[in-house]
Amino acid sequence: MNLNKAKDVFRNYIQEKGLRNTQQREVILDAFLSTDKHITVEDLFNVIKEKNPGIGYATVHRNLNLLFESGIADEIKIGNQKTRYEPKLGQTHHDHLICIKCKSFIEVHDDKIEKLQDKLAEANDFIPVRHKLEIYGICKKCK
Amino acid sequence: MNLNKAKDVFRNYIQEKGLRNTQQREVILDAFLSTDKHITVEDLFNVIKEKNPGIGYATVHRNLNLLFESGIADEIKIGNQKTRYEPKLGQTHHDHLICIKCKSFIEVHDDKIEKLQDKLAEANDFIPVRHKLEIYGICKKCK
DNA sequence: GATATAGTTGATATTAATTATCATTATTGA
DNA sequence: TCAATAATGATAATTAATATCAACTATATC
Repeated sequence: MNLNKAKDVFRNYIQEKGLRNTQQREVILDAFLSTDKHITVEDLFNVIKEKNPGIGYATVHRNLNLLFESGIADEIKIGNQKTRYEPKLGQTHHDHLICIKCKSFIEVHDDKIEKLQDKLAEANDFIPVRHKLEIYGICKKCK
Repeated sequence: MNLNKAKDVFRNYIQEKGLRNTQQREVILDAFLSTDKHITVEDLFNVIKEKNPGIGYATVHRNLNLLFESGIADEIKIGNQKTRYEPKLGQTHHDHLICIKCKSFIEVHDDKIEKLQDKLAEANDFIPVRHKLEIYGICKKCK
């Protein structure tokens, strides 16, 4: 999914749910899609605030939820850390290896695992929509 | 791991860390190991309170963390729900299929996935300790 | 057994992220 | 244009988890 595709997906989602396309929503959409990875509500709010001081924290928060619901954002919750969001653009889905010592995390992906997950869900009469795989352990640096 | 083994593991953990074996700790250990699955701090506190009204919420909370750290409890965090704990007794590790409609979840297990996860970690110079796999979707009943 | 050390407890306060509230404003469709 | 209603923004409320701290207690040492 590229940038414009992502915008379309979001706008369609808004329309289909009978919601409205506001200026704030567009600003937040743009800002979010051009951020670096793993941004928190607070991070995004601070970025937006510079050029759009009128937009409130609650609005950013609400719209990040919408971005997630629409499917163009991934939500990353690790432990008790604050929720992070990440645009789903070109890259494939990925999981995380999380270091229990330094709290850093790296992204990984394994097609075989993904396929087995789908099989596992099917075997239980379950329609998989999304998933979260976190492997906790000790990273290279902390060994 | 059976019940007595679990107790040993916990007591050893306590000792090795230079912690102390208190009456409250024993009560909480017993109560936890005899509960049903997926109990919250509040649940366990309420159970304990009946026979041991002197034990405080904070103590139950702290000790559930210890039970988790010692390895005899699994910690289950789903979305924004409160953390649940589960004794790791006879049963093998398992993951969860979580219904996004009715919020129920079922336990599943797949050895192949587990092994691939270990491989994936190794390939990244990462020592896996534990992991969490949650597959979100729609369950049988909610289809 | 007495004593010192330091971990534990229990009641409560604090923290911090998320969500709710609500008056005001803005968008959409008719 | 106008009515209906969603959205916003400031702030309050919620809530789980954690921190605080005086009193207590387990443990090791003498």
